[in-house]
Amino acid sequence: MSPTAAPPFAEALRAALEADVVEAAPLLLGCILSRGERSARIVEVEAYRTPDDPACHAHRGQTRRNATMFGRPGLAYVYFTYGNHWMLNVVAHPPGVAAAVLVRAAEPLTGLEEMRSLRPRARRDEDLLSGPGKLTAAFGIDRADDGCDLLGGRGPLRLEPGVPPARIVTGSRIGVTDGREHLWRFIDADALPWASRPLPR
DNA sequence: GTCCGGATTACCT
DNA sequence: GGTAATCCGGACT
Repeated sequence: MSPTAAPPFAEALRAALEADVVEAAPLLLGCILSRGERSARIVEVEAYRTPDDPACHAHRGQTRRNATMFGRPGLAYVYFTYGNHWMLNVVAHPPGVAAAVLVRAAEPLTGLEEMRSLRPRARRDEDLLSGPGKLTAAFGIDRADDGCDLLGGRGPLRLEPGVPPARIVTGSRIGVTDGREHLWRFIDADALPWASRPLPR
């Protein structure tokens, strides 16, 4: 085995992301997001893509804000919204074609003290990562992380293999008006306490 | 240059 | 369950 060979997990996930964001999004459930001592198991994601999805940021073409979404599968697309919040996405589809998976919620595994210090308003551990803006706050994710490779095994922010869910619930994406007919929200059905909302609607 | 609304959160009733 | 906070990106006058 070559010492420079990429781990099978990363290669397989990157290939799945490149092939189809809707098929790949549920594969992110159960994966571990890690940064230093902090780690968490992803329990909720949403898929966005061009050209047939009006809810996708890149639906009207490339801009400076969404440029990372046109990059290589496995990159982090991080954007700012609502005046306060950063959102973490995993880029999908081949370079030049925009698609991404929004990471909406996770179950904290390690480094909870650091997460709590960055989320002082969270009263319970279930409040630490149960929303896309909460998750980025607890991991200290911001503009500086936009464009980093989550599957390269080199950067501080990484996606690693975990325990896949036994059951998955799908539903309409949260906060989306155009494109709500797409059931592209995916949740680990056995991890609902850690999700951004108790039940899909 | 100005205006509108947002892939949200947290607090209030 | 309803809504204020907060400010940037994209569209348009």
